[in-house]
Amino acid sequence: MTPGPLSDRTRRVLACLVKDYIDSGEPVASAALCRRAGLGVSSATIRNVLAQLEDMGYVRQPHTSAGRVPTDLGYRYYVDMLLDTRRATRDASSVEARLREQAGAAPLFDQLLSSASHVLFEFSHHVGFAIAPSEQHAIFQRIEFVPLSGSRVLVVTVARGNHVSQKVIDTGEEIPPSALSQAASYLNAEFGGMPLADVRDAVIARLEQERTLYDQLRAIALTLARTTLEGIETPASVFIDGASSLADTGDATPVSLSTLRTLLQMVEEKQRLVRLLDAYLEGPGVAVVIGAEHHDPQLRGCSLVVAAYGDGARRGAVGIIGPTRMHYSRAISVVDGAAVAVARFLRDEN
Amino acid sequence: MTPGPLSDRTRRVLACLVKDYIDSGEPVASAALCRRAGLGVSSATIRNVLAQLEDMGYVRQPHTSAGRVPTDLGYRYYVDMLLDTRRATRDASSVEARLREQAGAAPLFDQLLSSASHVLFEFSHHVGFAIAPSEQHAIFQRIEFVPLSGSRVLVVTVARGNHVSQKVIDTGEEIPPSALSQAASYLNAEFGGMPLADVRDAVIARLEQERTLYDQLRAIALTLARTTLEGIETPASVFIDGASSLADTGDATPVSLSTLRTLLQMVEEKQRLVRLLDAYLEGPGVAVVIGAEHHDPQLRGCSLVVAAYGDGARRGAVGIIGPTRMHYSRAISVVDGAAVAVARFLRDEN
DNA sequence: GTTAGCACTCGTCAGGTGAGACTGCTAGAG
DNA sequence: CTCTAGCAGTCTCACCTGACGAGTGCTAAC
Repeated sequence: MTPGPLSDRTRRVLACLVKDYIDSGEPVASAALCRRAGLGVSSATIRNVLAQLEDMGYVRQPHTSAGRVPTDLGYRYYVDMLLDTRRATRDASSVEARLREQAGAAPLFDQLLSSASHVLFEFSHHVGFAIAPSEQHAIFQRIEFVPLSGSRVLVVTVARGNHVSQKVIDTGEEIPPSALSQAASYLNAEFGGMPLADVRDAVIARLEQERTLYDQLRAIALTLARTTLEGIETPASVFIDGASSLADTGDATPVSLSTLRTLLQMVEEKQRLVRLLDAYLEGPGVAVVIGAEHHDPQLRGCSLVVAAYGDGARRGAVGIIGPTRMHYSRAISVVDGAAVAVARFLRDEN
Repeated sequence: MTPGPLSDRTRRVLACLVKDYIDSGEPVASAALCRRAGLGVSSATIRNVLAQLEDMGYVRQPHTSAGRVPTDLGYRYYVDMLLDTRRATRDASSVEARLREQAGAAPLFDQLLSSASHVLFEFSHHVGFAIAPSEQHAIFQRIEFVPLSGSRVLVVTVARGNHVSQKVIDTGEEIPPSALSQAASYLNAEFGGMPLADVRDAVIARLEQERTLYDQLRAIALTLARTTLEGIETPASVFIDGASSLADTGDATPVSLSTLRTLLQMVEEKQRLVRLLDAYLEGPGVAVVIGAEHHDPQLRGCSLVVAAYGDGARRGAVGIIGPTRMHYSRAISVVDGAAVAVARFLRDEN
């Protein structure tokens, strides 16, 4: 019951048990630990230690005469230990190399994130994802209007870091191409270099200020810009790869069918993932959410390893989702590596 | 053994059996058919009929003292029957209404297809998909160049039917924005209204013809156009929705885990789906591929209902994928409805 | 505090049994 | 010649059983 500090031996037994279980997927017996753990004590002593650990809630027995299996709390202890030791030894290099290879020399930001999710999947064999920062704080570089049929216009916005986004708006009346391109030039000259949210506010302010706009061109440009920037808070694009790993039939079903369903739904309705992460992403570095620690009861039974990249208001996230029984050590270093690589890319591009 | 024409009674028994099995998912007994089929004969007679049907390969018994289950051949017979009767009674209206509601009044082509896959999923509760026609035959309407950082340029191409596609190219040297927009104007004026493949050929021809281009602007424009149109054969965008339905735990596992994996992989590596369909899509109307009729052995155990839309060279497809035990009648009318709706949209937009 | 040894518990597996579900067959009726 | 009633046969499923083995908890001795 007492969650007090564990003795060194107890810690080592727990760590070894978790590691063994992650590798084998089968309850770990005291005899096996005795052999593997390398501290010179007999299985009987280990059994006493295990009984303690069970009292404290770190391990449990599937049934009376089975070995021990880590609980979520046990995983948590193990992971915290890892996070402490790992902090120094980042081996991001191979992840970063693969990411550069995958994404090409100078990709669009979306391509980079898509590649990141793919690389995370490749390295971890679990579902990998990458989430873009909210567009609000992106630095406006350029806008372009492409006329479509009727009164519709395709708006292409480019922000720093090759962050391209597009949107279709309906202008109500047909605007000649020449007017569109002049409007674009005006906006590019006027607002280039500002954060998108500020551009939006500035546009609205000007429209308010000068009720009657004598300059027809400026009126068109500002109105177009306002419509374009209206929905700027909402999206945050999400990239996911490796959903097929959920059906991996390695040994037994790694996650329950209902959990699988929830995850697949998340793959489709990507914004759910964003909402999920908002709750967990605070500090820097890698965060791990294990099994029952999830708020959503459907997600107990799977773990989330996630790291934020970028700074201040312009933060995104990369990570992986897999069964609670995953190779945390590898997962953590891979996710960490990916976050560092994406952050570096952002810095270099600016 | 003889696949000869079935007697009216035999047909009705088979149809009733398939329908019952699709509804219940359990082997159908002679007594149940006797009750449901409504032809005034006893279960013993039904049993004789069933023995015949089994000889001919339309049904089988999971084990000696179980009811009958349709084979793929049985489903095939049932579906062919449906296709015959259904041809007249298209009730596309509700599908089309939902599609218009979902996609909005005048969507981009991609949005339309994305909505179509979603609506197919909604109506059938199976995986819905929509595939765009190859870009080659799209009618070129407009091109626009947006400068990115360094020597990279974002190219936005608009084809008829609000078919927008984009691509990043590296020009090697930085080109000033004004030159880019002039190049775009030149290309728009010169090639508007031609099929993209023809535009590509024309561009290449001109570059060949006039080795030394005195007009700097034309040189830039043509070179940009060539690079842009290089990879025009490859893509064919694919939209898929409802993968989570694969994990539906309605009754037992509807598809095997390995089939599920194959399908999930197909969801990720979408081009596989395109290759799959190329083999089946020939005539007009709805095509159904059932279980073992698939070439890919991994896909036995699931069925594909698909219909082409559009005409001639400019054909795409919509459809659904689900377990062999699916509501074919509904599936067929829904897929048919979606194909008709998408085709109508294409026609209206042109 | 540690260890050896032993009794005990519990899940798993193979084998066996009874009930229930349907069929195939056969003999007889229409 | 077609249909039907009835019955024996066969198979699955659920349940129980006992032997086995894995692994523990406990205790007494070091």
